[in-house]
Amino acid sequence: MNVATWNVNSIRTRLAHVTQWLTDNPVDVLCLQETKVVDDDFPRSPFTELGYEVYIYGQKSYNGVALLSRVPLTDVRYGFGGVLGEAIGAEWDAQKRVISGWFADVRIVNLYVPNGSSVSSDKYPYKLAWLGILRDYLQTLLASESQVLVCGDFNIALEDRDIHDPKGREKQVMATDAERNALRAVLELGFADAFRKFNQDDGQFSWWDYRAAAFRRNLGWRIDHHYLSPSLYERAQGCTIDIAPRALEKPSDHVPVTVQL
DNA sequence: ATGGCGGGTCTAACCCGA
Repeated sequence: MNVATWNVNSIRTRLAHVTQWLTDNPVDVLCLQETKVVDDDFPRSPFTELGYEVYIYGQKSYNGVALLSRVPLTDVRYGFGGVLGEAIGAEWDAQKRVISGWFADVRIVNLYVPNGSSVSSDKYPYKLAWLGILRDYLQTLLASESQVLVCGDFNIALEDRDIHDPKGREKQVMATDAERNALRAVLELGFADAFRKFNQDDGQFSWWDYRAAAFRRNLGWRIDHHYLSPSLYERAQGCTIDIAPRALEKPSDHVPVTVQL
């Protein structure tokens, strides 16, 4: 099975790119982030016409995640509350960033981790706290499910080789030690990076700033990831970044990343 | 470079992303 993740930066603006990519790359599951649309206005039919089931968890203007699947998913969970229940305050799901479903023998978790804005912003401690809730969420899933794939836009580059220029990174959001340590605490539950099973190169990125001709100069970051529980990591046969959509007219600033299981 | 581009919507002396 093939599972892809793609932050599309508005599903309505990127609709033609996503449908074309799915036609060329008919993955079993596509995890979308930053759909930026309420559920009633999500463009379902272009995907159902391609043979995909559509599961959405959106909000107005910001955030929003979705799962597209070639077969119906079971046990779809919406938000942190969908797994942690009322024990977690509803405020943690005010921003729609988490959706999860069961495909074949794999629990797929699709995340849009907060960006954090800047180290001095209120959004930065929110991001760190959010990663703490994520740890509880995944620990709860792992109590009953052993094959878990966690993917999405993590807004964190875990290693210096994941950044075009790591100089000053300890003060830069997406690469501070606190963010990396918060993500490592999540991964210590038993997850490993599918991409690094197959590729040890630097210069491998999934996001490039719209400004300063960053894509043409390959000034990017690798912040979109597939993390796998142990048996899935052993089973993984490949993990690839498709940079082609970044060169289209009016692209998303992220590109799709696909894991083969 | 407290913002160069590009989403969104309260179309702006706007907000937000990464």
